[in-house]
Amino acid sequence: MERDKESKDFLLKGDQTYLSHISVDSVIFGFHEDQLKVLLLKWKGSGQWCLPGGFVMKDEHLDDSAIRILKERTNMESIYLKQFQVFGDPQRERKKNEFLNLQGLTKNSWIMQRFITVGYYALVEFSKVTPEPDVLSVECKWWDIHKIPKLIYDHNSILATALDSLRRSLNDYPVGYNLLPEKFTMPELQTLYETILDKAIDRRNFQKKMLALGILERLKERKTGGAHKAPFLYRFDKKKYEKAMKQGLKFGF
Amino acid sequence: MERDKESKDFLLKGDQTYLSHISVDSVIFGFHEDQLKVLLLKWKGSGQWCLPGGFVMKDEHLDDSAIRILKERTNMESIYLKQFQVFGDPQRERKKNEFLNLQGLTKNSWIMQRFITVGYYALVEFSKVTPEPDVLSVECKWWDIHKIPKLIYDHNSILATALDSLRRSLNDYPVGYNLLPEKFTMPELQTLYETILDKAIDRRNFQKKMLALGILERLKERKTGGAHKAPFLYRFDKKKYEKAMKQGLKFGF
DNA sequence: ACAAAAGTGTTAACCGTACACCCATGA
DNA sequence: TCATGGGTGTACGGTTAACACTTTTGT
Repeated sequence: MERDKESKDFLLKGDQTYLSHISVDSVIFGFHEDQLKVLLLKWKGSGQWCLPGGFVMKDEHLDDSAIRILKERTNMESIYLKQFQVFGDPQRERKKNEFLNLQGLTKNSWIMQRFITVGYYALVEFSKVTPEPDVLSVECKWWDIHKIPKLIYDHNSILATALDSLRRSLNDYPVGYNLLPEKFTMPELQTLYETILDKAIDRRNFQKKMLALGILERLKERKTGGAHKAPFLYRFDKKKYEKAMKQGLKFGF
Repeated sequence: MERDKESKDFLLKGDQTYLSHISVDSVIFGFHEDQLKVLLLKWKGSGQWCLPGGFVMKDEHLDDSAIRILKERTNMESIYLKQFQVFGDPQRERKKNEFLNLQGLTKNSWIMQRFITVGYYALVEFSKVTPEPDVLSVECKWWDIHKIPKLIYDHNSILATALDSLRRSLNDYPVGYNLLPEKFTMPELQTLYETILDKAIDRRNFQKKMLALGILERLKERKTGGAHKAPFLYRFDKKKYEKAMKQGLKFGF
């Protein structure tokens, strides 16, 4: 009940707190059991699934909105976040009335107006996240990238664009620091790349190129418990990794 | 006088036509006399220079706003346009009151509110453009990329980001179709690349690589009238060029 | 012992880069 | 005739891509 009041207040009076016409939607990527995952929310009324999103407070930096929204959903700080595109089709939310489906909302309500949404994607370490629904949703959980359901509005398209953008960025920037646990094996890192790029990579060439980037440190430990030969564990050299993020690099698979 | 009324109406009553809090700013690139140029506007009141920009009509696609704004400034259709970034710092227009400097504007006026701006860059054929000031400006003209004056707000930073974005895109996509006249010489095309990348390229290697892309057609004519050996004219094979734009390509200088 | 995964090095093809000479044109 | 810019090809070096065998481990 308390929560219901909260969500109603939000829908009716949000314009006191937030900028009108502007929203933020985030594609939150995680990596678990050799699969790329995306965090989705299940909406209260209609039971439809959507991307986690939110609005921009009147005096808040756009990037800070995305950070805040992410923190609310994942309980995580210092997440890798990237703004990748704005979606500005006036028809993008054309079934909003069906979707919101709440009493007390008039056509003039701020939330019924047209929204232009800024897309961000985030890379987070799966194991550290505790998915948390927001006031308007009943569930928040990870979905396999290959099994995404039909989402509201243009959210499927936003998700596809985010993935494409992430994929393209792999040629210029390393990935892994934010998606993998601190210690990981070379095959795990390779699977991450293969999953994002959706293509197979030669093991030996991958390792050679990855090590040549000079951002990895091989540990003395190996990962035991697997059914086969124990692979080495690696971790990123944070300083060198960040330098590579700033300068960019040539990867190219 | 008529024009003054028009601009005053615009500033006072724009919220009847446009979405609040959202603007579009465009970096319009042209190429002339071996120099990369940018189209800038001189503001009525303060005489400061700024990027051409505008607002999004209530039922207009964001991309269409950018197209409309561009057409109004350049009288050109079918311009190459690319959305490259959103600027969402709440402090980005902190000297707005000094800048607008118009009577009748209160703090609550729609235009005095905070704006998040979507950056687009455009590539246009210099010779086909007739620069046109808008209702709020007294002059519209090309500036050499190396001689840009101090612009209002964060417009210098937006311009730098646009150039950087264009530069990065050269590795993945061809450029030239929208910036050069229909027929052009290889040295002209090379100078365009050198100007954008701000570095020298070997003549022979440039030609080899460019021809290898398979998007150019060499004409039988040569460009005469120059003081030296007459260079061949080329034009883009539009179909192949567009295919390259869609698929992306590996250029890499 | 066998199946499955991990570690490792060599070779060939390709691409990028450096580089020099001849030709056409207007002054 | 000379200065300037344009047209063309080759040789070297580095990077990428293809590829096979040995080792480890749990079953």
